[in-house]
Amino acid sequence: MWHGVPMTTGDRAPRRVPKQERSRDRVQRILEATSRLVVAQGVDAVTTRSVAAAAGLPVASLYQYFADKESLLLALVERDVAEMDAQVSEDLATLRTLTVATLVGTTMRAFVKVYHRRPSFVVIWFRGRTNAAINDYVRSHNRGMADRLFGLATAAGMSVPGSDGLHAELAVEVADRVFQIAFETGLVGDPRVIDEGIALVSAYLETHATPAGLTGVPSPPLP
Amino acid sequence: MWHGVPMTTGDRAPRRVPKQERSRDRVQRILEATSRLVVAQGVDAVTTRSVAAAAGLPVASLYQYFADKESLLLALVERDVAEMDAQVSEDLATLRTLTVATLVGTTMRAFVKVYHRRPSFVVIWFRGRTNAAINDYVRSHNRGMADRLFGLATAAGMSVPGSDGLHAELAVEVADRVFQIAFETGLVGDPRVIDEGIALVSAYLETHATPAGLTGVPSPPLP
Amino acid sequence: MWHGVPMTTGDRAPRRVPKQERSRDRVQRILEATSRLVVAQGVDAVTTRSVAAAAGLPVASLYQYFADKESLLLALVERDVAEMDAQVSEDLATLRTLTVATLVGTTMRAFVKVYHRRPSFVVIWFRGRTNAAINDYVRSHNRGMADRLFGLATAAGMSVPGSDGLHAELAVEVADRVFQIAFETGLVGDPRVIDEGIALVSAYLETHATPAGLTGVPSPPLP
Amino acid sequence: MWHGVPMTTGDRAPRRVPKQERSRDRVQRILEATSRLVVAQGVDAVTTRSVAAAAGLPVASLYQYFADKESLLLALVERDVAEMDAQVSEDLATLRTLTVATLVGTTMRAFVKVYHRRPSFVVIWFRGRTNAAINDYVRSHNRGMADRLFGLATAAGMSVPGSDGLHAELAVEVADRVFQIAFETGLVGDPRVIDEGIALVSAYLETHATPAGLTGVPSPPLP
DNA sequence: AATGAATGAGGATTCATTCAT
DNA sequence: TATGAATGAATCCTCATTCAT
Repeated sequence: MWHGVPMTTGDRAPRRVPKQERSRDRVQRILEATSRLVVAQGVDAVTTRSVAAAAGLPVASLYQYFADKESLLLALVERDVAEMDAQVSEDLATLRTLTVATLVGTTMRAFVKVYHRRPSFVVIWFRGRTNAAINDYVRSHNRGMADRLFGLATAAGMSVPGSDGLHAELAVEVADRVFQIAFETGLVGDPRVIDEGIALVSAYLETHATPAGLTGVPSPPLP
Repeated sequence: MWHGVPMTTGDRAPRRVPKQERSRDRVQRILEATSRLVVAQGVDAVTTRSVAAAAGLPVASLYQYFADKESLLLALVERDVAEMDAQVSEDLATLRTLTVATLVGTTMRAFVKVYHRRPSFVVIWFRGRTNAAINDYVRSHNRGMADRLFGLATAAGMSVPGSDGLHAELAVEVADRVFQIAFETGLVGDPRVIDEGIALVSAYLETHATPAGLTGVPSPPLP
Repeated sequence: MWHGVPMTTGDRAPRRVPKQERSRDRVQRILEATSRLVVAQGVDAVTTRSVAAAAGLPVASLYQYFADKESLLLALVERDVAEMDAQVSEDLATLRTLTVATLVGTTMRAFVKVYHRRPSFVVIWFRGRTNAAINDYVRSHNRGMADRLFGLATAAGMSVPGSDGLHAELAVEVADRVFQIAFETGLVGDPRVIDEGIALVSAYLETHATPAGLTGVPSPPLP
Repeated sequence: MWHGVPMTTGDRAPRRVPKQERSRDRVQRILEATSRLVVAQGVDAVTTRSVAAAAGLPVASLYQYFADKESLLLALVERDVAEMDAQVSEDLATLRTLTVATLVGTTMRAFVKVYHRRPSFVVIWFRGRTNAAINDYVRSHNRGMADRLFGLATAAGMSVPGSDGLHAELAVEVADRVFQIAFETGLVGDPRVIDEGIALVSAYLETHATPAGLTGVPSPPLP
């Protein structure tokens, strides 16, 4: 578990840099050091020592902000995943017309954008599946994302009655695997794989779509 | 690398327990001990010590048969993967009529059969993606499997001209992810996920199929 | 590399056993345990385990103070070598008149004094030439010592113009070998060998000496 | 201890290649493999495995010819040392007039010749002082060499009465150290060091020489 | 809150040597 | 004589985590 910013005890003497600020800074420094390490040397290079060294902090201080090594990586992932949510929301908001294909394409490309901004996520998630906590977190987030998108599609009248959260969930997971393959060799992401992956997911979901889901419905205001 | 059974020179006099037999036995014992360990405690529990203990052998003896720890797990995976190939071939041979859907369904269900027989593969591959050698091996095997199936489909006139090895490869990888989700919680495999996964992969490949690929062609003799 | 005493921040409140003290103590304990081990059982008996056991410390604690096993032995050697330097300086300072013979004799006997005080050096250096780092260190120190003595002799007008640092270097190395032979059988050092070795080195250097180098010059103040 | 050529048991059937021959061959092969290994990768690379592999023999077969690893290296050294003896004898025999300087120079240069022919000796002896058996052997051989040369010089009337075997012994050891330095950086041997070393040893021994030892005596027939 | 110091718990691998055959 | 196979015995080192201060 990631502790968040530690509570500030009442300061006796006022200071220019309140503790809370300092804490946030240090957490940032740790996270960025970790991120650098991950991208440069892979997840295995992330040891408490290496992170502390890269962050210019004593090892023991890490434990002021993170319960253990697992939480440290998890915090990184959480940060990046939040960005993905934001990016997806932002990009979906620009759509005037919704089809299964645009929904899938827009969403998947939003993810790719964040992968580019956050290469450490790519390394941690697509190459370093070691950490159970991260696995649980992302998988559960995927489920959330699937639910949201499924809700959206249903609200827009794009899903046929028999449709199911499972379809959405599978779609999300399958998209994830496509990304894994696309980003296997580099931090750029093979565009052919990404394009074909979008086609793949669309093709699948279209088998559960209403005619309107194929031809398009006006985009509803997003939550 | 997995060493295989050490060579023996031809025995001059018959013996009750020929050397070659003994070697095979020990390799089996090691492999099975590893397998037990993996299923019971996860891939991380596989240490040279624990394997040796479980196999009732000195640690050093492990290195008679396996170059290093990595090779040990790899050997296990190779064995299981070979079984999958066999099962796929066997099951495909029973088909009288070939469609994209039967091809996909039969193949995927063949895999599931072996997952049931070989739970250690499930644990190693779906939960323990740590070992680079294994990753490379399975990924490359997946590519081979994709090529084979794609060749088969093409030969049977089921693939539309524009079709591509990439489609097949993506299909295989995506099926792999479906299995990962199906076997996430248990060694049985969630049948709903499997069924839906088969539908998913079929739906995708059918977008690249000829009409015959949808309606069926007589199954050609398999190689 | 030998880490040295870990840095401490200034203590605010006085303590009975300041951290710095504790560190020094432990380093001492490790060094002395190593030294004991070396003398009693030879360099090969120095394993991380044996040292830790002898020092009454966990193995991992060794690595707080020494980067690796090599550095541990090197630290011992460095300490002793520093003592040799000091002893040489001290003893040379007592000379009123300088000749090649007194320079050589005084210097070599200063070394012998330290060999007696530091038997572990004798064992490590004369019997256990295994460690590359130690070899490099002592060899380079020998060169430094040769340079210093050569500079001194030159400044005192004892070296003939054609003289060369190489002569001094060879003299030092040859003296080292003499000591090796003298201390081969015991930690006492065969006095006949030492005496004859002094004669040997003197005889050689006198071939490069000015008449004043043979008859004597007033000893200059030493640096 | 090195076993030498194993005794042949009476052959029942005559063979083209008598066992003894085979043995000699194999011993040679082992020795040469070792030698190659030593020169190419240093003494530490000599393991029973590596030697066996390089010689194309099973590890266990090594033990047919050598009691242990130590003896293997020792055998190599013994072979080379014998060559040095021969070379020294040969080169001394060419001298018409004997002086301390020619005796020393000729002898030391004879050694250098063999060092060039036998680089493995250089590596084993000058860089890999690890093996106690080798150390003892060479040291004792050095003593023998010293005695022989001293006897020769004495017989030729070159040594002053007070002279002593110790002088000769020290001279030999010191020469050995000179060679160690000369061959430290390469298998060629720094000629400046060698030349100066010859001067060094000569200068020392001349302090124990009769006038005839300086000016020359007719070379006696060598044993 | 901050941290220097300490450590328990392993982990992978190598090697020389010995038998049984 | 020859050797495939087996192994006992070590070795160095790393890491996440925890206290005492």
